[in-house]
Amino acid sequence: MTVISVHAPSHREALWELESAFERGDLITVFGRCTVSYAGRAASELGVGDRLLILKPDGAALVHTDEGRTPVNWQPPGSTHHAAVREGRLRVRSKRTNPAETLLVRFERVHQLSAMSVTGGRDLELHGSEEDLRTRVLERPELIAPGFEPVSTERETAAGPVDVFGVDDAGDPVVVELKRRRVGPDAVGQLARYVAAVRDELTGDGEFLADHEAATADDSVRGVLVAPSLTDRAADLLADRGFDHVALGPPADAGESVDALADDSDDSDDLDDSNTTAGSGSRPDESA
Amino acid sequence: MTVISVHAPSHREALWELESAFERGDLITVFGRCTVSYAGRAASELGVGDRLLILKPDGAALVHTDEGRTPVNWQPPGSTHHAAVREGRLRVRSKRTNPAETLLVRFERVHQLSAMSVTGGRDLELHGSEEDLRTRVLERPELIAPGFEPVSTERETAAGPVDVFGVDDAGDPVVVELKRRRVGPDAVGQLARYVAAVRDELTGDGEFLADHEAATADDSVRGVLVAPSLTDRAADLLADRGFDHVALGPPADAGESVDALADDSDDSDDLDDSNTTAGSGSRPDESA
DNA sequence: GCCTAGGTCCCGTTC
DNA sequence: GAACGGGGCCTAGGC
Repeated sequence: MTVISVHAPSHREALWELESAFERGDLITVFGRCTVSYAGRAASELGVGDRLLILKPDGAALVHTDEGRTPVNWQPPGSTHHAAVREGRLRVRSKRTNPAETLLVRFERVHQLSAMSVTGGRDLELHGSEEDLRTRVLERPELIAPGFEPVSTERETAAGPVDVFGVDDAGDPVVVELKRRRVGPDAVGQLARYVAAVRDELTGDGEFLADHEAATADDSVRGVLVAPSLTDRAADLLADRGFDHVALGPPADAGESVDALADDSDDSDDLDDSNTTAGSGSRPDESA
Repeated sequence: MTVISVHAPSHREALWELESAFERGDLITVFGRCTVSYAGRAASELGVGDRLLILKPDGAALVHTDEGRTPVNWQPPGSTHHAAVREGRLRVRSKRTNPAETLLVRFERVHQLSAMSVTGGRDLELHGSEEDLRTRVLERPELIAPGFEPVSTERETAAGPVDVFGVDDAGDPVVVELKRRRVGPDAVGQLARYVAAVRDELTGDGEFLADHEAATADDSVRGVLVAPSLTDRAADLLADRGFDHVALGPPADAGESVDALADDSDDSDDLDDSNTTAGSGSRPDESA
């Protein structure tokens, strides 16, 4: 692990440090007064101001202001970083192809530049995803409906893959769409597309089906939306389509609970602590 | 503009600098060896490794590894940052409510800590959005269909707002959905929801309609998807629903072109330049 | 490479 | 505050 940091370097110095850091495959941060131009899938211009530029060895580039989780400008991994001094400015350019996109940061002044060699795990262990919800449903299919039996996951249809496909106690096909969180109309539309596709399949253009199959397929394919909750409009649409809602989310016990992390009560032997409150105004420290 | 930077601070020093930086409303970067825990809408654990933590005065927190555009862990703006030393580690915690979420970063060692006061514009001028496409369509409605006349934008329906609503040369209602880029099945589903809602409206449960209106509404509401291109599956679905596709994207001339930024040919008077190529293998510098 | 859908999506706008 | 849809969405998984 190494960190190189230079304060208020000349453009010449900054360029040299950038070159070296590129060579080493370092994670780089550049803080300075700059303008930013982008052109590619869209195009943008950002006027002069202080920003933090992050350059990653995988080709990712991020331009951050003092606000927001999302960078004001960026380049995804796979881009190629390029630095030069021109017209009295330090230029950092990040380019990629497919789609052709260019990000250009022009520093009129660099306040600080750092380069760090990064090591260590990148594997995030995440709980509470849709996959966890699927596991839950497959382990306890009766949560969907009494007698429900899963047949396949990611079953392909003309409209896309169905999360869980199965049959109910009457032997009728069931299309299940899973959502880890509260859903809106789009999820109902997604389910409707899948159900329509399965109905089309079973009513079989040009394919042979026994009469009773063709006759019943139209109504007998059930649609079930599994989600913790629905918006009003989603519920209306769901009812219009004749689909069902099962109120269920990913298991909450998977992973550490929010309380365990949020608990301030055992901070008694802290050396010190401090806080800053975001947004408008401040509020007293809850842990006091 | 001020930058404070400390190299390999003790936890005590780091804590003091963090407190001061919180107070000043600085943009903060902490680079060090740490583990990260998150609990909230989901939950995650990240083992020990070197990462870059960014703390913004608006409450945003980002944990970045050396890979990816997306932070490995984060907290959106509106969170409250909190620092302490405990069990020989520097703890930075970022909490928010609604939803209740906590991010906890435990540093066993801080390699570098910086705090910067940020000033300057945050206004990004962006071209090539869906709004630009809408402007284009409204200025030249004949691009949708001969004789098409826009009536309203963001027209409310039971299924949500329609991008552009109008009538064609036959006086039939037209629902237009705009997409700035190539679209898949989801966009067709969205259009289908809107068209169905307008049809329901015009066939009017309980409302009076002249016979010919009610009789024709079912078929006469047209759906048009405006997008640069469609996937095959989206095209199939669109055809099934009897909707039309108009191949059109946002105006390309809005904003600087990618070529203007990407052009290396005028770098002849560079002081120097360098590049790093991402991903597997390297390729020769195109500007040579 | 394209396609498809998930995401701790984030984010602005409107109600 | 909730909801709804856009996004330069990004990212993973198939094919």
